Amino acid sequence: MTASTLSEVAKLAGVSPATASRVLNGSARTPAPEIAERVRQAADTLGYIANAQAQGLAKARSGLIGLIVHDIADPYFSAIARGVQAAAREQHKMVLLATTEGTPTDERAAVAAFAARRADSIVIAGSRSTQPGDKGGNAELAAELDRYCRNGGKVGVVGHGIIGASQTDGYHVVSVPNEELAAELAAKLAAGNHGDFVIISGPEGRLTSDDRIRGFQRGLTDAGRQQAEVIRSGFDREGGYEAGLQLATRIKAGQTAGAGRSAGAPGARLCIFAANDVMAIGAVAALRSQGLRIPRDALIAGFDDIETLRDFRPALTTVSLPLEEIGRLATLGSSNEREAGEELSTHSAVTGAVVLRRSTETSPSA
Amino acid sequence: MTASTLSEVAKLAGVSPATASRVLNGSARTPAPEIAERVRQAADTLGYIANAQAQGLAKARSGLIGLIVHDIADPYFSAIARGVQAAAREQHKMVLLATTEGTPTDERAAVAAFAARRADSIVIAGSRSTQPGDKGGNAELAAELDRYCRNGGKVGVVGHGIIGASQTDGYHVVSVPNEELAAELAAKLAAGNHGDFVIISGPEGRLTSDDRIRGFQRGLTDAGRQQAEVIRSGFDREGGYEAGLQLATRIKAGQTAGAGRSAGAPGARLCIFAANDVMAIGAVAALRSQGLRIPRDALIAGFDDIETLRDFRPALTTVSLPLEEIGRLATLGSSNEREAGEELSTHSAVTGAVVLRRSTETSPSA
DNA sequence: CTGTTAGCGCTTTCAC
DNA sequence: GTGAAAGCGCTAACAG
Repeated sequence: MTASTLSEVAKLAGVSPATASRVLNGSARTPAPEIAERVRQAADTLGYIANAQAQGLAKARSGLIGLIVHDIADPYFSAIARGVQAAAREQHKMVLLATTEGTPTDERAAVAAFAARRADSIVIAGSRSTQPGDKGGNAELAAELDRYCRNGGKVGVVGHGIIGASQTDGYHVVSVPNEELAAELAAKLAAGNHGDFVIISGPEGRLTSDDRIRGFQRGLTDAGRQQAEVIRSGFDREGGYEAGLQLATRIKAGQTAGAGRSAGAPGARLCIFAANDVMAIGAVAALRSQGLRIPRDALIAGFDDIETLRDFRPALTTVSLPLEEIGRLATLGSSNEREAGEELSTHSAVTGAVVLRRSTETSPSA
Repeated sequence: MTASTLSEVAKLAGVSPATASRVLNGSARTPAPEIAERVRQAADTLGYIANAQAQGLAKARSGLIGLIVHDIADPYFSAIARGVQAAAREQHKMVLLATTEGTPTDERAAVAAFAARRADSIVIAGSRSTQPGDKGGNAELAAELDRYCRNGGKVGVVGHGIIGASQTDGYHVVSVPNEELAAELAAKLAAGNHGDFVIISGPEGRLTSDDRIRGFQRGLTDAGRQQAEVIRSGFDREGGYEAGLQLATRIKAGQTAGAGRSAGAPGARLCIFAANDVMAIGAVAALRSQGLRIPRDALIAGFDDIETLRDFRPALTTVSLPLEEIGRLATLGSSNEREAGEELSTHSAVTGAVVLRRSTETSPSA
């Protein structure tokens, strides 16, 4: 038993498939009301559901939006995904999901798959990487995306433009002021505490991570402070944990070796900047496992302001980003549902805000 | 400029479209190696990408798996989504995402949309509801799903079977022993503490929530304890927060009115069972906002063991569920990629485990 | 092993 | 306003 087709509906209603099509799916010409009703009735009794594949083939559009993330279970990406989903819904489109773990090769494959499905647009979240090993992959990704755009596709990118994209046409990038915000965070942190800073971040080449590092360092410099040491590990909870373990031994050594453990003396604590919230949480867990406490023994700040983590204690100082909005903008910006004449914008920007919380408080208590 | 087609490739290679199709996309018959190479070459220089819509139309299969969740940003669902995604990937399929906020009407629409796209299978996560207002919606959802199955679709359901499904054919349900696990949790909690129990849960009719309540109450009864009062609110963080606020005033009243505030006396504390982890987190936040501390002033347990929440302090007693695996099973179970003869299984089961952590510890400290 | 011939289900000029 | 016909890009018999 197979689903009923348009012609079956047409036959039942005693009209031509063309007419049936016109009433069931939007068209410039609207058939006579009386005919229309008859068709609708027929469609209803047959339980007709249009075959989107056939429609897509005929119209050369699919109503699909492809979304590429590293990991859908990562709260950063799932928040963006929610925004994309919401925007897609408004446009009566559906979202196709691909996860890539951040490897350019997989991203290229995802783009190709979306192109094969004739996705109307592609949203690519998650920073691209410039690690040496990814060079070839990045080039291929860029080539694939360029080709997709040349064939009429639109792509929305969050964070950075595509490395090596040979054109700007078809791209819409939602830029996130990672660097500026990180600088601002550094400034505020420097104002409130006298200890050293250390940065724990993702691997070198991870653009988002690198931007945040750069901004933070700049903020430090502007505040007349020394550059922070950078510890590289994974850009996720595990990476934060590992880095946290390293720091724990160091902190403990410093506490016993230094000017005596002055638990009450404010200002002497190490301040850790984790390049994102999940890393920060991992680091806190590691420190805690070594008997260290925040903010008593060290201060820590993250980035992103992940919603699920807001109830975490000590409350995490971080930079709040409108993740859902970012997803929306990337989707809307890469939509071809524009008014005629209205040019497809090539950029949109969001802004974030530094939020100081307990995890970087230097006063004894709240 | 439009993407190149199979016949263009064929022409360039000097063969028929049929042959080109055979080499480019799998087929039983394999053309001569020499010809094959020529075709591949042509495809390559043209940058040919098969049109999946056309393939789908011709083959009557789309290579798409539809996934329905309440909210992709909810960690419970995103964990399941990751499993679905992983399974889809293994089968070289893509996942189509739909979010519904749990309303049967939206779910019905999502199923119809998936059917229109000729999704090979649909995975529906998130408990259905039996609330009176949803009755009509549920019936329509069931009808839509039944129709989808009749047309050859497979559906994987996590948790419960579809309410009102008129057939079992095509459905695969991954059952989660919510009731049993909740009972087990209650038993363990009852063994370790003498205070009263209270349950905070989602609205009546939310199947998953109701199962957990029922199980918990049974566990209490089996342990010779009184039934717990049930406070209904949203099945999310906000719901937990609201319920927590209510409880806070009650707890504080009890502390001053009762046998004096015996902060150190174990066993007298109220034990809260939140029907899921996010609710529990919300409740903890509410209690904290009222100056109450866990486990000093009250004990609390959740359900799900959400990964992102594992670093939360006090560590949350909960029931660990293999969310990702659940997503996998629902996907695989509803896959039609089975060996011939191998029957499509109609059920699969997962198991969880009670994990006791700090949030329900009655001893003064760890 | 390869090419020819029909569609898959729908949209869309183009006549009527 | 409505129908007829062609075609979107590909696959699947069926012949050769």
